[in-house]
Amino acid sequence: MKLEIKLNAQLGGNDSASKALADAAQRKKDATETIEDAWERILKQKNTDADLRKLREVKRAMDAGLIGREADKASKRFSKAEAIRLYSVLAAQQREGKLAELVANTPSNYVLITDEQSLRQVVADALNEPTIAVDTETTGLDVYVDVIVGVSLTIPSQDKHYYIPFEPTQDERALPSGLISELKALMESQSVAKVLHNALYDKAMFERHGIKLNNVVWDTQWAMHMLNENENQELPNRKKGTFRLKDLATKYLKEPSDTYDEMFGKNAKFAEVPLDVALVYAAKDTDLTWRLYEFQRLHLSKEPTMLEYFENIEMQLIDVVYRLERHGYVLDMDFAKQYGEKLAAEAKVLYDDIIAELQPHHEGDAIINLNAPEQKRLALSKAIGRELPNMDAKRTLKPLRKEFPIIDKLLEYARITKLAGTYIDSLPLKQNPITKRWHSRFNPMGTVTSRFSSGKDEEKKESNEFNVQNIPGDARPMFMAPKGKVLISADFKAQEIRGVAHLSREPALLEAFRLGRDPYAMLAMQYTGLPYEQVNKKPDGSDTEWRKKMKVVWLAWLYGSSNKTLAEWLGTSEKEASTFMDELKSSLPILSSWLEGNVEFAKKNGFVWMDKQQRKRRLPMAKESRKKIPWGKYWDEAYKKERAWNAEIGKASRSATNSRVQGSSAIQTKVTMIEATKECEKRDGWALWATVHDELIFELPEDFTQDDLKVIERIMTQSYKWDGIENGTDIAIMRKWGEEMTPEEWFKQKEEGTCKTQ
DNA sequence: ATTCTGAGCCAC
DNA sequence: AAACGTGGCTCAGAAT
Repeated sequence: MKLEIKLNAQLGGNDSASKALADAAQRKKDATETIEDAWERILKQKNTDADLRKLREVKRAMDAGLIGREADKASKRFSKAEAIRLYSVLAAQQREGKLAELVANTPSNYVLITDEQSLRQVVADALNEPTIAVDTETTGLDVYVDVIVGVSLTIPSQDKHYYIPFEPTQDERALPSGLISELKALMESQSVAKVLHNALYDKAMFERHGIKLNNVVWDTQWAMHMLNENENQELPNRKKGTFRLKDLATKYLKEPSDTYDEMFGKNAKFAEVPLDVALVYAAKDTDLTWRLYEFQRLHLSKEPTMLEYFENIEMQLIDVVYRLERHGYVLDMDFAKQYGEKLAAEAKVLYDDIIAELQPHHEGDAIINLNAPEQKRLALSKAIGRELPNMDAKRTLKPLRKEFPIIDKLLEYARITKLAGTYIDSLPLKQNPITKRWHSRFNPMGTVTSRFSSGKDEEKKESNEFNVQNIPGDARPMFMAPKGKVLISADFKAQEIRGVAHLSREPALLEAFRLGRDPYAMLAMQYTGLPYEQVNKKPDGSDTEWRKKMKVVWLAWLYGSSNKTLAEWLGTSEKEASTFMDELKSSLPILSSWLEGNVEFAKKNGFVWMDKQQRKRRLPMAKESRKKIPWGKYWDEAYKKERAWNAEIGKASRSATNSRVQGSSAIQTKVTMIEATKECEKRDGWALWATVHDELIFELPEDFTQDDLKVIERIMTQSYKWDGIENGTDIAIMRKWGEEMTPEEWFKQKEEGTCKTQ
């Protein structure tokens, strides 16, 4: 009796007993389930597309006998998890198979150099070449920390491609790292020209070993930007690619080539790659670089103005940018600490106030997250009793900040936390341990218009590089001149408007600059017929209504804004804005027809020219025609693609003028930077410190003279001239970035300081 | 756990 | 019919 109860309890009553029996039956069935059954079951499950692809590939490999089940799982039921795990095994197997195949098919002109004598012979041969291709393999991507583990050389006249492994390559055949100096004469030679893919990186790497990389005449990555700046851009009528060598070779040389990650997996160390594999990979690098060079030169030669610009301007920037990045920055850590603490205290007060007010309106028990726009929008809408469409600071919140103190607090909180979080607190953490400075990246090919971009290299995941070009005014004083130095900023006075005067030949603008008058006032004078003095800035420096208006319209023209936007800017009705624009156009017929001509040209040709046809901005969407969307269906989900397509056409048309102006200005800045670097090289303690589009910042010894400022003025105004228009520059002296002093103030203060000490 | 995307905001 | 050009960084939320 007792026993019976116990048994019953174990089985859990009648229901449980039958369930247990069913489970046992299932287990038996699972054990006898064939692999075919298992596949059918797994493939029938809910799978993502990616998983399905993997599963099918594993099944195919299994059916073909290329892969078996996991050894310890053979007695268990075949699961989806096991299948997915087998996919990784399969991928690794395939990768190895591919590598083995590559090694087996190593071209006979790929040569591994593992002895000193052969190295000397290769260098001697290379020294007799007019042009060679060069590449480095390294321990990692940090140009201040990592080292070279191998160098590839292509000697075109021999059609030979060498790979020279150095220590710390994990192979006893690798040459001692000291022998890398055998390459010095070749790399520094001014008679042997070099072709590389992303030369800036290799140049910095060679410098780690005390070798200068001179006479780089062609960078295949940069040249690709000249040939198609849209290569990595998302466009509805183009396939998005990359500027990686292997991708370009696959696409343009029709030479299928795996990228580093594809071949070795992510985070693989090249120093550990077996030398037979390293040879096929690395020698192929310069082989492809050379072939891509020949391909690119052929195509760029069809536009001689672009070819000349590329070789004479863009290629010179390798040296300019190398120095700029290497020079780096010194940060005022005390300032950062104090300012950071001040901001944190201010943020705390605001945070407490905001939470007190918004938390009662927040759904759920958790504290509202002030970084989450949707959470904020819901609570704030309730708090102010008004449904907000979004949290757009400019459009939605700013107009309400006077009416609702809570909105004012939210905006101020956002400003402070952004300033602290992105700049004041985080930049101090990015000091380079080797150089003790902060280093940025300046990329002359970072934008489609030829402007510099600045920030982190997308290939470098772990990097302390940061964007120098968007540091807010409040954070700039954190950057200081090194001891004994000052920063001198020089901007191009009205760079873009001078560019427009040059490109459009608008008489009112040309006249303005010829007479040294204010361009906006001249445009206003032309339009209103009022005397110059009445539409120019007032003697006290304040702006007149007309001049203010002209500045706004000017930007609207440049950015291709709509009448609706212009109306918002001017604070008038759309109709008034449209009338104003029409009248303005008829009072400035030359400028107007230039603006229209830019769009027409883009629509006809699919691109626009920058100054002197030195670069193109390709706008392929400008040539397309709009997709028709039936009446009333505009916001229909079914017409999303058509909407996006049409939006791109609009963007392309608006870019026509903007690209020409922005791009031409960028060319002026680049040419001036080259000149600036040359002048800095001639003088002790001079360096180019930064560029921010229409501005160069120099670093000079603090005992600089008036004559030194004349040199800077000359660099800025004489390096690149617009036709018939003088350049202008404003020069300011700074101990800390943003804290400007006029040259007069500086020298006056210096004089007083000298008097005091006497 | 990592990667991608969009919103928002900094600069010119 | 839409309606502001060129970038990069951070965060949230979603996808993988």
